Amino acid sequence: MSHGTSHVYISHLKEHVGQTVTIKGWLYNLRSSGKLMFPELRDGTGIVQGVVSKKAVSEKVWQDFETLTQESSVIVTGEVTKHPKLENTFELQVSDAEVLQVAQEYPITPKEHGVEFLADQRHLWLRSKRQWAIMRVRHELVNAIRDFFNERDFLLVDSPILTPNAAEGTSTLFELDYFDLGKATLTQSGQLYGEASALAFGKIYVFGPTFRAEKSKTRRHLTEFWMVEPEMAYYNLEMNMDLAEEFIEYIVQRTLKNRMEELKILERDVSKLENIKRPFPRISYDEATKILERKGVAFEYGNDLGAPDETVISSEFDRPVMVHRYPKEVKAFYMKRDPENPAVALCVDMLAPEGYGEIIGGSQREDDYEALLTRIKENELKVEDFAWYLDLRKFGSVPHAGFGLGLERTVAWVCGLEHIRETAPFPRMIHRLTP
RNA sequence: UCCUCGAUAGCUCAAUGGUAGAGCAUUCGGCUGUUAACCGAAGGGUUGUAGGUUCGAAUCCUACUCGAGGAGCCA
Repeated sequence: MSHGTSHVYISHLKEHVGQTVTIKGWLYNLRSSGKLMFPELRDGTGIVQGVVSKKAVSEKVWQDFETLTQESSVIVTGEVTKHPKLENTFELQVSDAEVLQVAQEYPITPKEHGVEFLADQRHLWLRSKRQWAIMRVRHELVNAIRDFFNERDFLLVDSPILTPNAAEGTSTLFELDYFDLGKATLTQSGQLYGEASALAFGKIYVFGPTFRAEKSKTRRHLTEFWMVEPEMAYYNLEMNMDLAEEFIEYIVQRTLKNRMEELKILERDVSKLENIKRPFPRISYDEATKILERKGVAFEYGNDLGAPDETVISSEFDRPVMVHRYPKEVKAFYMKRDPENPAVALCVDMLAPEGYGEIIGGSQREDDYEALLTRIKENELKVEDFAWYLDLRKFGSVPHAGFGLGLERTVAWVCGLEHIRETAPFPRMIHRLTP
């Protein structure tokens, strides 16, 4: 190895033009042309094209590059130069190289692959440029989510992942044995704990993994996904919707500001994201059903909106649309009913544009002890399981509201992905537990 | 759980009843500015499994296995 050169990450190369630096990484691809070779090197922070000229390197270095296979690990030294043809692109004029390992035949070739094969190779697929871009957008969204709430005096509260076998009743949960206390389940939502925390700390957010054992096989579903769930004391439904739209505007605009390179790699039409500015349209369930009627969609009033219905409604708008006040029958027991129309719940779903479906579900919560008790009984839930939750309505009950945002659905929408499976580094789906 | 579709080389696909092919990957050769580089050559197959129809099946029929994405459920 050369001495006197410093290790630099590829993302910082442009600060070292004219200097000789060392890159520690892997061979992403190799093109050659007689006495010239063009190795593409990646180090996790980016990709740079190296230039190896036979007359500029030792015979050993030349032969090393001739035998390098895709994804071989290699430390390369050379001078950083501007690309002779491309603007704002830099190259490494290779002078020396140290091969750590010549990789075995790499299964992921530069050509197309099927989704099942790539899913099997997820541990290697993550090395590709496209996955690099997606994971960096995900990272930006996670940071934007935390910053949004932290800047607004919300307290992060981590809800338990192991929960008693009670919950909301409807969805199918993952169950496991919990010592001598019977069955436990993996959490499907931190909301109930979020409510307790909001009454303790004012404004809080829960941000962690959630689990659904539903046998869903669609491009919008994972069995394990991350959800952020803000919960605010002294908030009503309108304040909840105000916060939700400010939140979505913030995280989308910040991703546009910081991750343009990644969105470009993903060939995302960013003009669709630039539209994501307040105010978002707000329509009631009744108005939503009128849109369906006008569009000639067969729909029975009183039913929940199905995924195809949501797509029709969201395609009417160029930004997310908030649909509020659904019939109480299709919504959860803990949602407060509208005092002006007790047939509907004070709830809101936010539908992402471009057919990405529901990214937010939220509501104002039932804060009256008697009303909540009645609701629990009506839903044939065990009152003793909800004793602590009912306590919140006995000791200083206040109006409060919150919502949940699915991280992976949001990443899929912002990145413009066909399938949610690419948004998680190691996605869990009904037919996939490995790698 | 239901509906629809699919399974051929390591990978992506072609072959629609008559000798299983191509591109990528791999190996070898060529090329001094390449951009999923290109050009030439080689190796690589129990066509998901089991049975049936037929002179003859990757192809038609039946069952099974595995998978895909849509419904339901939801974020």
